[in-house]
Amino acid sequence: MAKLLIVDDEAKIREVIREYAHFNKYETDEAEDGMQAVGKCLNNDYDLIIMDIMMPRLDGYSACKEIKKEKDIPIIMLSARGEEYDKLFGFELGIDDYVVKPFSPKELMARVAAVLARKQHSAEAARNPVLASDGLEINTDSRTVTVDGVKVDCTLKEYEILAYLMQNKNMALSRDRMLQDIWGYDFFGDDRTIDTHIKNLRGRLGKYRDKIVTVRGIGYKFED
Amino acid sequence: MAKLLIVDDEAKIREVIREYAHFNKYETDEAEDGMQAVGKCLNNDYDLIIMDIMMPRLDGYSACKEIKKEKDIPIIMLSARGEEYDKLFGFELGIDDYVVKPFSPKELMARVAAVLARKQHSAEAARNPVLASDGLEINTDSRTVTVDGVKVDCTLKEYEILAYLMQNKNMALSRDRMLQDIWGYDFFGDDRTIDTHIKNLRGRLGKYRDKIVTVRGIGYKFED
DNA sequence: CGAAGCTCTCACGGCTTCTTCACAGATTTC
DNA sequence: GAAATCTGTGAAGAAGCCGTGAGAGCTTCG
Repeated sequence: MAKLLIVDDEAKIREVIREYAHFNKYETDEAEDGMQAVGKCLNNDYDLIIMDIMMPRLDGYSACKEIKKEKDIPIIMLSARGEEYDKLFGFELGIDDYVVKPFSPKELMARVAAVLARKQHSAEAARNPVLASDGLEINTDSRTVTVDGVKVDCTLKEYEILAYLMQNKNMALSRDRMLQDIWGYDFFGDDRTIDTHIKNLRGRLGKYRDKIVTVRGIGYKFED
Repeated sequence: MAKLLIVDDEAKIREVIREYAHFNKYETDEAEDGMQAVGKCLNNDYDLIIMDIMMPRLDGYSACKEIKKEKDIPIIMLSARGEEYDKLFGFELGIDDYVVKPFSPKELMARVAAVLARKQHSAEAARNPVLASDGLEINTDSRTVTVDGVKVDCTLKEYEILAYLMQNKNMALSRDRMLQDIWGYDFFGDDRTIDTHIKNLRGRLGKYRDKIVTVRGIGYKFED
């Protein structure tokens, strides 16, 4: 199972996260500040880092920068309320997600799981960037769709939906799950939006339009 | 073996439950009120919680809400007779079962076993998505039914019923229970509706139609 | 600044599915 | 063997679901 590095100067917070992490079957290691964290990262292989921003010696941002120089490890940042304005800056540094303190450990664990899943997914995609079914093909590197060799223009959402369906081919996927996984946990819109995108997407797939099958009462599925 | 948390303000009741739990080879821990229960849950990993509703400091419902925020642990509620009207509210909170006081410890233990089994069941289903019996097969990922290799179209309810019966094969399942588990706690319809669905379902199963056996006076059963 | 493109929402209409009901046949009970 | 209870079945209305087109709010681009 995955191994996490927990970085925070407050022992109490590390303890809470550690407990939850163990409950979710993750291994853990800990560091008290950015400096220690960088050191530990150089000498160990972690799958994910949970790190506070405000810390003595070396703050979370700087530590993140140092670590990313050497290794590509996903990082989830903990920030006190009010530090949110730094969000954009943080994402430029390659931070994968943010959790604002005081946080719910359960939510944090959900984010951890999501980031790890995303990472594993992209690792697989990097190995083989093309997904195909008959003459329908997508390339996750160039984010392009081709139908019988002919390139088809899709919008971002259409591409994301098609990629998601093909990555989970032959699985009935509920609208809720699709919203969660494609739009993100913080989207609170109408799930019928998906239907509209599906309609447009089908329109672009020509003779393969029926590969996207409606699963009545549930959602959709890509049939190989 | 599984570990239970017993929450009740009366020491006598905790004692009775504890004894029966130990007899059934469960580990136990105890709390006297909701507040304590929440605290203990945060610091320990329990497999199931048995909790009274009426308690000083923090009542069972509120405690349940707090706990479910952080961890997904099955909860069985103990309620005094007359508190039953709260059932709906309780199921919304994610309560897995109810036992009315004064209860039979033996029945309580049966419920505990059932809830734990159900939980394990869903964990297993995630691992192996196909259920089969001779040439009749369902795939819970793609939500498809095949008869001797030929795909058969089912409606949502037909599929749900078949999946439910096959997941509980060789068990006589009452109509009430089926309504509870398939339709949900908030369905207040006629249980003969099931009969109609069973009829339609049998029509689709061809030579395997008799695998769904009528249990007169009770309901139905899937015979392997 | 206007045009074009994208995303999301909404509501209509057609179609499928669900539910109810009544009756006939089967089974059990007395 | 008659009465009571239960299930199978077909029909029909009610309810629900999805495809679709239109359009509003935004952003991007020229």
